Amino acid sequence: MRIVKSNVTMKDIAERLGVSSVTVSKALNDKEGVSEALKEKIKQLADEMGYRYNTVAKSMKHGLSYNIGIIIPERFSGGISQSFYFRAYQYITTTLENYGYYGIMNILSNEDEDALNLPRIYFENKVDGFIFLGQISSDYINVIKEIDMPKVFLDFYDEHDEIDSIITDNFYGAYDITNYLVSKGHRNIAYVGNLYSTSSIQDRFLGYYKSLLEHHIVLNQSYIINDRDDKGKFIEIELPEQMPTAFVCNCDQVAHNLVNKLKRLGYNVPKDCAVVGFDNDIYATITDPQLTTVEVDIEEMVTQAVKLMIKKVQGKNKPNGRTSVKGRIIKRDSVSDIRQGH
Amino acid sequence: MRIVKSNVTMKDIAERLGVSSVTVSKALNDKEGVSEALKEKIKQLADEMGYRYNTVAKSMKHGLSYNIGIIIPERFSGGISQSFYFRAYQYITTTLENYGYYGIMNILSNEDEDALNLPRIYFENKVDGFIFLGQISSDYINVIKEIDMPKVFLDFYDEHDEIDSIITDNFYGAYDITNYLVSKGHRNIAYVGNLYSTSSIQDRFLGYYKSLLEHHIVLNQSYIINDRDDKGKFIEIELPEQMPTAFVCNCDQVAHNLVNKLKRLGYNVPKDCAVVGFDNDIYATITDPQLTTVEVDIEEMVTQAVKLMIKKVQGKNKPNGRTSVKGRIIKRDSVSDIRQGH
DNA sequence: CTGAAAGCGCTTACAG
DNA sequence: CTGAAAGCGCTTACAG
Repeated sequence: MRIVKSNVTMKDIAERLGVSSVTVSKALNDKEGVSEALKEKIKQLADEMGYRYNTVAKSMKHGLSYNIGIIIPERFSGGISQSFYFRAYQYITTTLENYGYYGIMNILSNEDEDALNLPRIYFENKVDGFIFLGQISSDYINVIKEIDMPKVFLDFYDEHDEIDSIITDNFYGAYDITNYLVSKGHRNIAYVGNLYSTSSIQDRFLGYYKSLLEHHIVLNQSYIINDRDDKGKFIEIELPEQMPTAFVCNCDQVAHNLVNKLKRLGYNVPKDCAVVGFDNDIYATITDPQLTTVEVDIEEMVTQAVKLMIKKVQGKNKPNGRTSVKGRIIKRDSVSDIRQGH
Repeated sequence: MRIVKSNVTMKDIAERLGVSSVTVSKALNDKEGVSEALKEKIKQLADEMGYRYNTVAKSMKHGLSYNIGIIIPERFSGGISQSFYFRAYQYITTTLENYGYYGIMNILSNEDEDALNLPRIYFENKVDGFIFLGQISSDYINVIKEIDMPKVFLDFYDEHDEIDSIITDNFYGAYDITNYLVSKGHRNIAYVGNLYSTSSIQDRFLGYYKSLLEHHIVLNQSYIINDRDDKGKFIEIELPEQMPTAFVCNCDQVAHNLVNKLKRLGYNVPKDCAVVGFDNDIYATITDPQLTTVEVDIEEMVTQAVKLMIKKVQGKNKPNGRTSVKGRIIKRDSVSDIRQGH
């Protein structure tokens, strides 16, 4: 079955005016080579006739779809960090529009990731490039490396830095917030997160560790507390025998869960234990008390990722490596000052 | 600047095999008119040469973009119901893919909605139809009605039912859960929600009211409690002088806020007051106690919306009116039985 | 300033 | 079963 949309084309406008469609094209695109008078007449008639530009024809001509695929692994599309990724995705599409591009989201299912299946949009040339939003397996990265389209990693990176990535400055963010805890008198500080799950969690741990080192605080192995299995699924948090006075959590959601657990066990947050998070997402303000945390600058990260992608799509493909974007500490109510006299 | 993607085309395959590109097209699309042997040879060579189908050419030919615009009003893209809409959006894109279609999301900003600006994807013929996800202003609906593309409303409807809509059965959902409260001995039951904000909130109220009527419980005007201003922004909930024993909230997030408020004021939920929600979203399980609520069947709603859209795009455009999809009660811990002997 | 010709990669309708 | 021709709506490169 053929479906004809009752669309006005440049040719229709040209015929009505007795000019060629080349001239109409030039006028509508504000290009050189049409008199001002004619250009105005064309634009006006286009308006009257309800002309709408046909992007598909432009795409055909240029060999570009003017779409960018946004790939989000399934495990980030649900509960955990859902709000973060949705916000990021929204901002990506909005930013792309400024360049005449559109985002097509694709949730990468766990099965497709394991089976190393590329998304359909790749095989159908539906997109000109890919932004990967959220850590993917290293096997999958190896497959992706081979495809002949620009790609950018957003919010994670890979050991092989052949693919440009934009990440939040996890290391210095965790470093800063741990410093902040120390400045409030804390010295028994635990870290909550599975060190082998994502590079973000790892880097945040290292920032935390750097702060300890600088303050000559010995890292207590029982103060590294697991929060999820290797698939990213949350597990029950096990508190150490000897309680710390502060917890640095790898993300707000885990901080939220921890605060609830502590409260159930009869601890007062922040009086008995300080708890800080990371991300400043919905969990930071849902928690009672509201969480002191590190705000990730999504807007800036997305802006950079999109700019990079547009450059690549336009063929200006200089490798860029890893770019990290600074966050900032948001002070709320989950940390108390335990120094003498405070 | 011209960017040439180093793509293999059907013509390249045809030349290598000494056949015409028409034959290659037929073979690759599994159409009549090619011998099995040749078809196999063509498919194999296509594979070897790394051929990828060019959707843009197909689009050009058919006058269709094979994209559907998913329009989400800005106010639903943030805090409130964010997780619901993101889940719905994800499921829409996945379902569309089964029909060879792709979703392009567009957040409708408050300004564009007020100024009655149509999304850019419309003017660029970037999509073949629109799914509107989340209530839009009636002025905007009036503008939309005029555009010559199929449209479907998802999760809301308009008084003029010229545009087909798929909604959750708000009325019977609220009716069922209010009945449930009554069955547990409650008779002083309040409703929380701004009756003038969205049709969902209104219909849920009416379902609640129907249950009261059926049980000969008089509707107490002070038991209709406002939760948000007309822009959808949450306001502080004001409790009535005389406390009810149960609250029917128009959504889980409001139920969550209410539970927290009640707890702060020293009430025990569910012992002193029962609180039920609607949606079964993230707030239902975040709340302590976890909320008894009505689960909305997003999957089914999306399935129907997408099917309807595909039919329309294919020209089989019978008006469908409003379709409502049944939800179900999820019983958790926020309701206690206050009947004698329980 | 204006336009005829060619082409982007595919598919349709028709002829052989 | 196979393919030449035309066309989808635009743009580019070139000629006048």
